[in-house]
Amino acid sequence: MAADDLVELAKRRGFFFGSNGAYGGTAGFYTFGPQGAALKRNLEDAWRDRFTIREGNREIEAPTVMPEPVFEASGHLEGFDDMLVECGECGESHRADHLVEAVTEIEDAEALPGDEVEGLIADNEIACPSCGTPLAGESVEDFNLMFATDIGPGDAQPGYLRPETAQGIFVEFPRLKEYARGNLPFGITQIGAAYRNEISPRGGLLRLREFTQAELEQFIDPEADEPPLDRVRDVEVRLYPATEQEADDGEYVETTVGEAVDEGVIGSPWVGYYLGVAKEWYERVGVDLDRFRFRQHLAGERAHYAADCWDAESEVDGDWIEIAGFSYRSDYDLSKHGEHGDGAFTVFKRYDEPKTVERAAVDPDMSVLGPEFGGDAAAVAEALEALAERDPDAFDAETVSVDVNGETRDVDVDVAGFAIEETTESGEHITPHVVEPSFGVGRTVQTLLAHAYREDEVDGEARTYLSVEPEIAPQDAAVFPLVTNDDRLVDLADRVASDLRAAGLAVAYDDSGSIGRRYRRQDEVGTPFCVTVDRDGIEGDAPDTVTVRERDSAAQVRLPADELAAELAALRAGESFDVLLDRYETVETDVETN
RNA sequence: GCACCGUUGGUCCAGUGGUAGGACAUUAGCUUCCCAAGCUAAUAGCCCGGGUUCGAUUCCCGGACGGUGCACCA
Repeated sequence: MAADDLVELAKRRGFFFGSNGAYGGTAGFYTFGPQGAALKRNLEDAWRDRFTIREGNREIEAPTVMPEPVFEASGHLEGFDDMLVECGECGESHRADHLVEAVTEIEDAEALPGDEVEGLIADNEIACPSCGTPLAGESVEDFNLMFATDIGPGDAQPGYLRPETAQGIFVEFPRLKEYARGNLPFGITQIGAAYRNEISPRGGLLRLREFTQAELEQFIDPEADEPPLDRVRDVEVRLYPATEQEADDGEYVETTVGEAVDEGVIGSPWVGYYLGVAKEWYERVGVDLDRFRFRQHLAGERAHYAADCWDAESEVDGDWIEIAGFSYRSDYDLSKHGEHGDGAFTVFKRYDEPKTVERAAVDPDMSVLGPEFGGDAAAVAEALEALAERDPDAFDAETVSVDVNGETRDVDVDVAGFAIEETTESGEHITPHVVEPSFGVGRTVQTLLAHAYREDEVDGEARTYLSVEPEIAPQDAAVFPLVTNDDRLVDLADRVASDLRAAGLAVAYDDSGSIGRRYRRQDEVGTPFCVTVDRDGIEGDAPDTVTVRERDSAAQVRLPADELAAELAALRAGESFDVLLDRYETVETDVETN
């Protein structure tokens, strides 16, 4: 299939199109039309069902605008901010800060203003690494991939549109852990928009400036928590490990989740677990598994804190695109926010048995130390405390000596209040580790459409259709009167359509043009079932019956109108059309598909 | 951001220094008992700004958007 065909279909049938066309268009922004929005929402619902509901996790919704300090902590402020200088001669772009750092003593050139870096390039006669042309006079461009904004009027505080949804979960961890009643493991999900001011957005939905992410942050105790790996142990996966990517004749490793984890191909059992869950989910929503793989990040590709990282990739138009990332992020995120923020980004981990520890402690009598040592009294007390911990035996004598401010101070042991205390510790504060499956929703939509796109022939006439799963299809069904010159057919079709809608099904009604044309319209947007009211359905042997046509095969069955809603709901939930073919009268249509 | 190419009804294309034509789609009517049928009619377009010109959709410049390559993609 040519990529152009899908783009044309997407525009014509209302899946997605470039935004703000009336104002010339805006690069990097796409609007999902009626069909696309419905499909995307169904996909999100399927994700929510699998990664939130079925995992027993909880979903939150955080703001898209966050204040600057959040991104100082997360590293995005620095990591997303690049200083580029372009060579006027050969056109290569280079990191200006790196060039300056290479030839000067300056270690953090990125923190300098752009014009100062321009000056440094001129003063140090820095030349283009690619072609050797002096870069003096070239302007240093500041690229921050985050959209900046102001929060509030006047002396507003700087804020940014979030470049990933994850931070909205991390920053609220101190509160979210309360809702989990302090127990690990627990998972928080979020589906929402993220923003990156891409230099050069391209490729339709593949690289946008505003896009939708579905993310799960699984918080675990790295020493105690194990994933329920047995649930996915036998799931078959196609892996593309780093070692194979680096080999000259690298090959896929076809294995199971269990084996891959056992053999250490997948480093973290948690990552392995979610790869298995994701594989089954992708199959459920209609990704073609022949055009799907898990690719491990190469060492250089990986963030320094990530122990192991895998991407889910799908093949679209011959290119492999990243549609999800699975990373073991250790305690990086929560530790960073713990350092920068005020809350407690830890949980209290209770020991199996409370530990009784003997500790040497002092309880100095300050009413004696104060008059005796004056301003040094507090320092003496502190020194006594340190000594008790370091060398309890020092308190065996009648007096004990400590050095404070270069002077030796003698204190009566009685005054120091030395004692061996037994204390009970019932646990410790630990920073949870994070396992993060992060899905790109728009890219998954693109994948589903590309993988569902089909061309075949029905009765010798070419047709285009989308073989999307009923759960994901924008519309559950369409209802037609076979012909419109008989009010009885139109009336029954009207009634059937409104009954189905009342039952919660998304139903299109169409009485325009020939029946074949109407089938083709629905085929093109992936409607899985078409309900047609014909004359046999209102008179003769089978009153109040309708026919249901399955999209891919064009096979039809006749069933009572009042059983329709329940059957369509079952089909949407995953029941095979073959069940209906067995249960009801098959309609002979002489229609051939191939 | 750089370079090259492009932008004409909803979609896909043709064409022109004197404001445009087709196909498909859409709408209405006729016809029509199962897969883009037929007939009649209708709706609908030269990306934006500036320049040259009596006159620009057409030529020139700039911009926006799109495609491709480079760069970028924590």
